[in-house]
Amino acid sequence: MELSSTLTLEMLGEPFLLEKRIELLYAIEEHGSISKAAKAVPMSYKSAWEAVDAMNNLSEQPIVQRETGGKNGGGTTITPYGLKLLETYRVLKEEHTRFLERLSQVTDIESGAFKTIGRLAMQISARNQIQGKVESIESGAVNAKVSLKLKSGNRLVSVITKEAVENLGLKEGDSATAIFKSSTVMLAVPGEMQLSARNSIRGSISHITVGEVNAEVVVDIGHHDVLVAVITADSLKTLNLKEGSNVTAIIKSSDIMLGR
Amino acid sequence: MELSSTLTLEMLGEPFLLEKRIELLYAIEEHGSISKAAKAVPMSYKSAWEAVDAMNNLSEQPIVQRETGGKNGGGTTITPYGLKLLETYRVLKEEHTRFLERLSQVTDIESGAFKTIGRLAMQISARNQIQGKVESIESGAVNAKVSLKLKSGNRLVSVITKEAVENLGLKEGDSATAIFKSSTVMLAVPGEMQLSARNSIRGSISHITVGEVNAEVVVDIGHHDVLVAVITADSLKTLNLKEGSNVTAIIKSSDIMLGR
DNA sequence: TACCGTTATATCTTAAGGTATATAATGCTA
DNA sequence: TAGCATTATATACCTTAAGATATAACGGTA
Repeated sequence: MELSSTLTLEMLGEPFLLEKRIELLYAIEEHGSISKAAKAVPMSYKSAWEAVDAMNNLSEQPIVQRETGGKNGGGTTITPYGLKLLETYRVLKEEHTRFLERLSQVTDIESGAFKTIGRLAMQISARNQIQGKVESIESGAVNAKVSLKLKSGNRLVSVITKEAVENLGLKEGDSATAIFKSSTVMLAVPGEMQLSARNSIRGSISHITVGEVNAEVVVDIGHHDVLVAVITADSLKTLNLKEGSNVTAIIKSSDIMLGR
Repeated sequence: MELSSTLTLEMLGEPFLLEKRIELLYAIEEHGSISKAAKAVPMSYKSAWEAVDAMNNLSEQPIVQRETGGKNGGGTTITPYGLKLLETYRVLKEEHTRFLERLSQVTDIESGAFKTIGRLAMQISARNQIQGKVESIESGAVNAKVSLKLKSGNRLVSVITKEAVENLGLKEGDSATAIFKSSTVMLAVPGEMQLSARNSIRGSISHITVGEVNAEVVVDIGHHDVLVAVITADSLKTLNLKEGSNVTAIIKSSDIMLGR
């Protein structure tokens, strides 16, 4: 038994962007004409034309621009607004697909019971959510040490219970997300003493927001990976941190949760 | 612009359980006959019958039992297996609906950009995920103190950054989930000294799993809410904890993340 | 055996969608 | 400027699938 689902954007209760229409729009973008696009999808010219017409009528701004006659007899192009909508749909669809995959993995479809605790669709308050690939898993008696390789090349080691690893079904090579609160990130300037904490990642400060007591420091660790640390305003002074400074971010491995 | 989506279970590539059919099945359960159910939904008798037939043919075990002729002219009842499937669908549907709500909340539909960091569909390694209602939010300069009232009546206070509160769009009265690692839960026996930690919840131990170094203790705090703590096997002995013992679970408010 | 309420099946109706083809628009070319 | 080429636009007709309605089959009851 398998799960399947469609995703459609509605406008005033009318279906507006659905799977088939998206396909059509992409084909129009590629071929520059409704008739060619209809052939490519494939669908009848009539339905293609009606779909395009319906979309243009429902939308505030036109999605496609149609020209009849002219150089090559005319043609149809997608407006920038239309392209933006396509991108929106793509993003939503991707997230939706991910959700369905996860949902069917997590559900025992015969009984309807969730194999996992907790909800699936959740936003989490933690500012630091960094994706990586599972490099190794060392299982102890109760805990497991999971090493995550980030796309920036850095490694993050997380210690979670063995049971959690099983619950998530984590294997080497899987992609997973390291999750930790910004208040668990400590900052040090290079050249200081060694710490017992396993995770120390070098980067440069890209932004600092100073409050009365605490300061929020954004550390760029390369390849668009970013860490956020909240430290006391005092420490900020003591360490003499400024935007552009090189720092080492330190996170205790037991402070890192994993998600997938 | 609105998001909408259907959820259908497929069997061998064929649509098997879809929205309409689920409705029909519930109506059959209520009325005990296909014809009455068809009227109630409403749909034509033919499509109702065909739907039932298709489902029975696709399924390994029959979903409905049909009797023609007899006492009241016959009738149709749903088998226990069918009822289980209905329950499965209900659970999946609920999760799916939640996801869509969250997705449309979180997406700026004009630009397709996510207003939030991180994925939406994620399982998290943390064993402790407890739902509650936001009772109060006290915003400081950088951090915010969010008080969550659990259905067991207990309160959990979480300290997260003000920005995270805004990101989640948390307001008083919202339901939210407290998330924390089992290793951040400390246990104490009643009558000990006061601690600075804001969160202390009384409960009784419902299960203990002892490892070589660590032990996992499951604490029932009432109303089906459960906490999991991982403590050292030594502490277990020192505190003389057994199944059934009354304990106080202590969690630092800064160790609690929030999700919604 | 006549009757009843139901499942099961057959026949008819309707609406949606597809195919095909005609028409309109426009720049290009001779 | 008169076709010409090419595409959008519109319409007529056909096909098919879904839906509605009518009818048969069934098995118990009175």
